[in-house]
Amino acid sequence: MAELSKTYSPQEVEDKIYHFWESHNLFHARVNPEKQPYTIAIPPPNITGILTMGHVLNNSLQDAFVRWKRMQGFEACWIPGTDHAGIATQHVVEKSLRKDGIERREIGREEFLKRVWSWKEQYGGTIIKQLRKLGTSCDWERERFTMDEGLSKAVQEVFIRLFEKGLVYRGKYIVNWCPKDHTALSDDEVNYVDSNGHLWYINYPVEGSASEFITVATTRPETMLGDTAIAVNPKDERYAHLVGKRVVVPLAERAIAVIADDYVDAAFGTGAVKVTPAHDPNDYQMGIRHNLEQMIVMDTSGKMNLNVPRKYQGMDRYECRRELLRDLDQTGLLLKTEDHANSVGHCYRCDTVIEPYLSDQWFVKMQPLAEPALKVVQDGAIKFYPERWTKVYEHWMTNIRDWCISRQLWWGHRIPAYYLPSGAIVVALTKEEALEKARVLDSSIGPNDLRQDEDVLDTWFSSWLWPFSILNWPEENEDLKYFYPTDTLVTGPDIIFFWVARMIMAGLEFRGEIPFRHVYFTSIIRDAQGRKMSKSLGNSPDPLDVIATYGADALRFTVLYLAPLGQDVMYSNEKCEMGRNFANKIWNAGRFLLMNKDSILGEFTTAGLSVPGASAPEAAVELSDRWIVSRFNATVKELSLSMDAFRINDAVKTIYDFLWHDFCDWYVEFAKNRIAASSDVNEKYAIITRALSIYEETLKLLHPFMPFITEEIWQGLSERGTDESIMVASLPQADETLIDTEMERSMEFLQNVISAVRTIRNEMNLPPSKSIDVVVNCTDDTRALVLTSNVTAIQKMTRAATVEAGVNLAKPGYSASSVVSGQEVFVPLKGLIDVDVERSRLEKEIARLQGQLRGVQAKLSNETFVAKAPADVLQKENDKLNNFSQTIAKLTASLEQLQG
RNA sequence: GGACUCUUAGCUCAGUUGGUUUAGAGCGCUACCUUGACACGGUAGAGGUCACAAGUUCGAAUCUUGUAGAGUCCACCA
Repeated sequence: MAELSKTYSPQEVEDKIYHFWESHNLFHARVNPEKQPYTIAIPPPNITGILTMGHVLNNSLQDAFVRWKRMQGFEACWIPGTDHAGIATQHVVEKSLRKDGIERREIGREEFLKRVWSWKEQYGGTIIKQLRKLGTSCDWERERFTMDEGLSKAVQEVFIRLFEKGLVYRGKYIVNWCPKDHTALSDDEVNYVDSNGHLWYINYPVEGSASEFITVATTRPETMLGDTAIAVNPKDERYAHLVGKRVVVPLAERAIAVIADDYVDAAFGTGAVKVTPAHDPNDYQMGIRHNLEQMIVMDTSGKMNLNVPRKYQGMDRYECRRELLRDLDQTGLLLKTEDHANSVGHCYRCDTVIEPYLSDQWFVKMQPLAEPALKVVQDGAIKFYPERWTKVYEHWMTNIRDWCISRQLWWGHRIPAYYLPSGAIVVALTKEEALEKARVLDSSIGPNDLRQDEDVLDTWFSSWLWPFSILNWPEENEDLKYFYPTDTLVTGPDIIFFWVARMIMAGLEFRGEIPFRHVYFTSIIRDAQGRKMSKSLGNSPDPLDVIATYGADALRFTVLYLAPLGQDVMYSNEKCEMGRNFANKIWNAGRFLLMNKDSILGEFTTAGLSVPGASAPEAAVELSDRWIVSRFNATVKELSLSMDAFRINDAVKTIYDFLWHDFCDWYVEFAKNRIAASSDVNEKYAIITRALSIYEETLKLLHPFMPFITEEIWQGLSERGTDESIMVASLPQADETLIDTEMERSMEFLQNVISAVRTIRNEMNLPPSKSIDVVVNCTDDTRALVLTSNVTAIQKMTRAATVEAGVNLAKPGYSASSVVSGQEVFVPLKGLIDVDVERSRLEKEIARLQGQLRGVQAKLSNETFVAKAPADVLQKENDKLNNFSQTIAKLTASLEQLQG
């Protein structure tokens, strides 16, 4: 049996334990017809990512779930992996190449991709290594990457299927364009930031008139060079006479039409809007309605192109804006400038202001996919925790827009679409296949006539397949059949649309089955000031530092304790002290029990006795024994209910309270005293064995939350086989027949008597060195028996010389007193008593009770309450009434005696 | 503009369907205690009219509405 060191050192233990688990292949799950599968998939972190507190929370939760289920006997499989993160990764690699003076475009696509892959091999996936530090029980053999061959195949397959179904199409649309990344972004990839901009009022001269103008207000004057109309509201009488006439775009000197459209709000600005179909989504729609020319005036870098007057060509959009405003001012056409607050879209990756831009992109038609995905959530086949997110989900799903899936990047899954010289498109897994398909359309096509689309797919286009692509879909296989669908998805609510919704759509569309049954939305981790953790604020602690300081168990436990379902968490490192202190407590309890066992075993040896076997006579089962068993089973029950309801903070709190307060504060203290008081080595052995077995079962309950320390101690509790591990031990089941609340109340009474005496000691300033006696006058024999059969415990815990309990005991003169459950507790003080202190103590207590009594009396004298309240509630109030008045009477008697 | 969340002890927060809650925990604070597991500890204690107002109810921290403050998401923004 291993001896536990004086203090617990997670640093020495955690790596060793993790290695033990990994080397014994305890994380690996196989198809096992005898067991129910329980599968979860990690939300794949970016390959460029490092571990953040958000990941810590997410993975602590997932690991708790998966370990819990594994110990319940499920074939638990947690599949890890990473996401190729198109833009983020391309950025990182471009940046590192730039340090060597290399530009992406100079080395070309193929070479660049080679560099990305080698970057990935060298630096990527740091986070996967870091997760091990946290203790995650992932099936590392199944680790996947969204650009793996298998996953890439799934992506192409899906693209082709959707294309053939008509759900993927190519179209010209206004997209969110990032001029820095040179790519389109989906609506979700744009962050709108409120900013203080300006509204510029510009006069457009009416063609052929020297004095007449239409004034428009704009926040982006540079786009006026691409104006192809001016729009007013059809009901707006101010402009009615101008509709159908033409005005001249200042500086560009082009004449454009004045049109009427309902979109225009007559009350905003001047009521007249410049229309730039190629650079604004609303204007684009108007352009379609009125058949306007779409005039692109910028290039993909946000620089003005050849469609603008020579002076502005090549200027950056903002430089052009400044120049243009100056020119307008000089010509007198800039009427005025107003401050104007508006929100401006920024690229979620590089924070550049996005530019609405007309271009050719690929889209997924979402509505047909959204309908069934909405239904499974509304029907409850997929449940959200907390439930309120279903509303958000429903809202998005019923207002869904088509998904722009093409990205003008190099790093990603290249779109498997090929263009014929005629402009026709074929879609195929390989170029050979594409060629075959193309030849059906035109037999003269040669390999060089086919041009593959240059774009890659949105990263989420691979992420949405994750729950089944990680199981090698589209290939039918045993793993897929057994492990799909997964059970619980743990993720942040910020990606409910990006990821959660789309996974549900994909699962139903391609697999005909939901991808998971439960979705647990984690809290957001904030700093002590309530700000989001972010790189730029530098307020995000490095979890590895925290682990080094406090230990992974402490971090996990703390984070789970702090994170109630659906509420944000204000985190600071000091909070981990709580988890660390708890780990220390667990450790020391184990150390104490093992030390006692050791010394008792020693006594057998000295006495020349043999250690009793399993069939040895048990020591007498006392109240505290039955109590701890009852409490243990109640704890198991409560814990299971909390776990099933995803109330992890409750689960963690339940076990914390049981282990620290019930087990350590009371049960171990009782056991300690019994062992000290006993002279029978067999009895001592039985007591310590019983305590150890409760302790061992409790460690199992705790293991999903604090895996390292529980394994380390568990290994030391008895001789274990080399393959044995607590992580595959079976979880204790609650035996409800052993939960006895009546008996627990007896124990509570005993505890309260002990506390009452301790209170008297403290308040009368009686140091432990001063000997006291305890007399308890009971109203019935049952109460008295509880005390008389635990005299030793009371003596030890209150440091009393004598303890007397019985019915109709005389009250000792000059004593401090207290009433516990109607029983009078006296501590005779013989000259030690400070009458004033005791008097004010009693007066205060009586006053408090009288307050309570008044409350109860008021209730009971309320006729409607008596008439309408249920019988049990009424009974309780009556009991309270009796309790309070009897206690008051007894305390008053004590008070009077003290004064008399 | 629409939706959602939060406001409980000095701080950070629990409190599941209204009545076994006389509103709890951790940290901090006060007093006592190094008693052979643990000072990362033990014992005892102080500290709250549950943001405010109205309502529903026999009964509200808990349900409804409103007000104030904090925050999140969606849509729009010429």
